[in-house]
Amino acid sequence: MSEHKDFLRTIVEEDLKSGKYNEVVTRFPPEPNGFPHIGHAKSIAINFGIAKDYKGHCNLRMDDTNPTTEDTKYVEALKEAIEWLGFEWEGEVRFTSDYFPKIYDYAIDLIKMGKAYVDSVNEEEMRELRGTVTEPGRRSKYAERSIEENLDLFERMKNGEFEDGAHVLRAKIDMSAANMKMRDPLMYRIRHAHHFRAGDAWSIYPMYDFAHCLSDYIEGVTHSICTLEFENNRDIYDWVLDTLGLEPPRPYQHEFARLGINYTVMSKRKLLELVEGGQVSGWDDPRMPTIAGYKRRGYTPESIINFCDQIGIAKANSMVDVAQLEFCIRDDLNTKVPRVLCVLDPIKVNIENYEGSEEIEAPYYPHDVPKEGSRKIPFSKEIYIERDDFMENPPKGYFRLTPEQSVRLRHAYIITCKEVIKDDQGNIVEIIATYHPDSKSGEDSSGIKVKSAIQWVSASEAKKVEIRLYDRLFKEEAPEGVEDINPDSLKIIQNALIEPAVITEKCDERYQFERQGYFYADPVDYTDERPVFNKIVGLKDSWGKKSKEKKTTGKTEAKPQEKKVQIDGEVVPMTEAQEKLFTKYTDDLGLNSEVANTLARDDKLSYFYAETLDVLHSPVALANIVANDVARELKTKQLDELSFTPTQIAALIKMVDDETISSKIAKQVFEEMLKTGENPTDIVESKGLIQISDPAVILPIIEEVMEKNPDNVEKFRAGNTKLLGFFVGQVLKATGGKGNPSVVNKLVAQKLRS
RNA sequence: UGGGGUAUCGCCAAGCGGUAAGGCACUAGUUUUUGGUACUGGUAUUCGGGGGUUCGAAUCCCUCUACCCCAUCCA
Repeated sequence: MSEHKDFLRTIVEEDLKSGKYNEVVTRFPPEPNGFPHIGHAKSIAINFGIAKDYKGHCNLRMDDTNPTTEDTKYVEALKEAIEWLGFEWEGEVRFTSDYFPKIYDYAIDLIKMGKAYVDSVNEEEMRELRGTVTEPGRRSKYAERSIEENLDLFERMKNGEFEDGAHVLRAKIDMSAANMKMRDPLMYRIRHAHHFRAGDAWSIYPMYDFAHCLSDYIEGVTHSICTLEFENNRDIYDWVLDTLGLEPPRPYQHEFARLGINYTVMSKRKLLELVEGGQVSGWDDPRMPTIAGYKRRGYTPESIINFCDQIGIAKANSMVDVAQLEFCIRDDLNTKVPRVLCVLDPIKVNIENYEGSEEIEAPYYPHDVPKEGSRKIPFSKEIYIERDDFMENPPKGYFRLTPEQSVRLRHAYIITCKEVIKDDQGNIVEIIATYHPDSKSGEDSSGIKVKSAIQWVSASEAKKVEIRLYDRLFKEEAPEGVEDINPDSLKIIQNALIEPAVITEKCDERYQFERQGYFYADPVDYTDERPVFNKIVGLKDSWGKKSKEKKTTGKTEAKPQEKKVQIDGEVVPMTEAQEKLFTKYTDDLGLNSEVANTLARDDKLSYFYAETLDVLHSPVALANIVANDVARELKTKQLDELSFTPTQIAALIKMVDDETISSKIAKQVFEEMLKTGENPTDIVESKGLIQISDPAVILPIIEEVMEKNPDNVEKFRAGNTKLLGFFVGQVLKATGGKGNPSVVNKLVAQKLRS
C-alpha cells in the first residue's frame, strides 16, 4: 500500500476505526454476460485489494438476474481471470440466483408494508407516466391495489400464470422524485426464460436495484463498491435496505470512476461486436483489452495489477494513456525474461574471411539483471542480420553497419562491410563482409570502436519461426467502433529466424528479442514444427522516434496554443427587494459588493445578518463571517437547525474587533461552536485562546523556527519569497495558533531579512 | 432543461488554510557490447474562469463555464 490512500481506503479505514464494522467485506459482482476486460481488472484490484489490505475478505458473486443474456461460459471466464490475476474469493462462488427465494420473501415484506405494488400498465404507458427530467411522473391506477390483491397477483406472477410483461412489481416511492431512479422503480419482472443455473424454477426475476443491495446485505458486505454510473441508484439501494428495517450492520455503496484507456474500447457491447463481427479472432485475441486477450498476448498478471495500482482510484472520469500499461509490462519483464537473438527481416551476410564454425557461450541476461543462465549460439561464415541494421547511405546519427562503419555482432565479432550485392531492381540481396578475429566478445583486443551491437543468426542453424506483430487495435484515440480499427493491428511474419536454443532449450515462454521487444510463445498455436511468438510490447525506441521525427519534420509544427475562452454566463437578476437590500448593504453599511450580493440574494443569510446587527454594530466584520462561514452551514441546514445563534456570532466578532482573538482563532472558535454549541467567550476562556501580540514572546519562537529550518532560511534569502508563508505558518503553529498573524508576519519578515 | 457527479502538468493523480507529492509521457546528461535497463537533472509562480474572506487560499464563501451520469420490464 502506498502512503497516500485513495478515497475508498480512507472510508474503509474510518469505518473500521469508528467501529461501524469489525471486518471489511467487499465483493466483485460481475454479470456473467461477457468476458472481463481490464476495466474489470481495476474493479477486481480494488475490491480484492481492499479486502486484503484490511484483512477482510472479498466475495465473488455472479449477478445473474437476467436469464436472457447470461451464460455459464462467462462464469468460467470470470473465475479464470480472477485466479489468473492472483486473487482468491471467500468460499464458493456466489450467485444472486441462489438468493432468489430470500429476495422473493423481502419483496413480500415490502408489499405487506404497502411499500410495493403490482403494476399492470404496458411498457409504453409506463414510460409516459414516468414523466421527464423536468416534469414529475404520475402513478398508474394500479398503484391503489390492496395489499391482499398485490400479494395474490405477485404470487401468481411467480407461479407463471401471466405472460411476459403482463405485470411488474414496483416499489412505492415517489413518482415526482427529482432522481428519476426513485420514481417507483421496478423490482420484479416476468420472464418465462430458462436460467442457466436456476433452470425453470422461476417465472419472475428481480431487477438489479432490488437484488443487488439485498445480495450485499445477505452476504454481510460492508462496502459495496461500484462505478460512477450507479450514483443515482444509491438512493434505491438505501431505500430498500432502510425501509425493510434490516438488522444492522448494513452495507453502503461507494462509487469510483471506471477505467478508460485511449486507443481502446471498453464497453462489453462493443467488444462483443468485434468478436461477432470477426474483426478479432475471439475474446482472447491478443489485441483485445480483455483479461483473456492480455493473457494470450503475453502480459503478466503482475504487470496488470501494477498498472491498476499506478492509475489510482478517484471520481473524475479519465482516460489513461496506453503508454502507462506498456510501461508496466516492460518494467515487469525487464527483470524477468531471458534475452535472445531473433531476426525479423533477414538479409544475408557472407563473412568471406571466416572458415569453419564455432559455438559462442552467451548469457541469457544482461549485466544489470541478476539472473544466471546461458546458452550456446552457433557462428559461421553465413549469417543473417536485420535489414534495418544496414544502410548504404545512412543519415547522421546512424550507429549500425554501413560501408564505412563497422558493427559488433552481439556476443560475437566485429564485422566490416566490404561489398553490397544487389538484384536487378537495386535491392540489396547480400552483404559481403570481413570479421576481425581478435574482436571476439569478451576477449576483444582489436581496439576497434563500434557504435552498436546488432542481433544476428547463423544461416544454417537458425530456426524459422512465425512472429505475430501486434499493434493497437484502433487508430483513433477515442474509437467509436469498427470504422476506427487500425488496419495494421496485426502483421504476421512467416519466416523470421531465431537462434536455435530458443526452440530446443525452451528456457522460458517469454523472451526479449534483443533490441526489438518482448515476445510470448503463443499458448494455442505454438508447435515444435511451427513455433509462433506473439509480440507483447516493443522496447522503447529512441532511435526510431528520432529518425521518424526527421522524416516528418515540417508536419508537426508547434501548434498555436489556443487559449480557451471562458464565456461568462448570465447571472439571475435580483428581485426588487433583494436590490433594495443590496443598496442598503453597500451604501449604508459599507459592505463590498460581493458580500452584499451574497447576503442580499439569500433570505436566510440576510435574516441572520440582520439579527447579528441588532446585537453588535460591526457591519463589515459581521457580514464577512455570515457570508462566508455561516453560509456554509446554511447550505445544508435551516435557520432553526443551527447550533449557534446570531447573538453568539456577534459575541465572537466582538472579540475579533477587540483584538482579543485573531480571525484565525475566530475560525477555530466557530468550529467549536458548531460542534458543542457553546458560547464563544466560554470557549476562548476555557481554551486560553487569547491572542499573543507581544513581540517579546513571539521573537524567541521565530528564532527557534529559523534555527530548525536553516535550509529554508537560506532559500528565502536566496530569493524564494514564497517561504515567508511557510515561516509564518510554522511560528503560528508553535503558538498554538494564538500568535497575532499580522504581528508575526511583520516580525518574521524582519527577522528573515536581517 | 430537474437531479446527481467531476474539473490540479500532454495523460493519470496526491493535496483537506501555511514551500504545488508521485507515476507515465517528454527532455538533457552519465553508465552500457540491447539506440534497452539503471542513475542524475529539467519540466505547474499556479490548481476550469471571475470575484470575495484571510497576514496567507488549490483548499473556505459567492458566481459563472465545461464535461459525465439518470427518463431499459439491462446491469
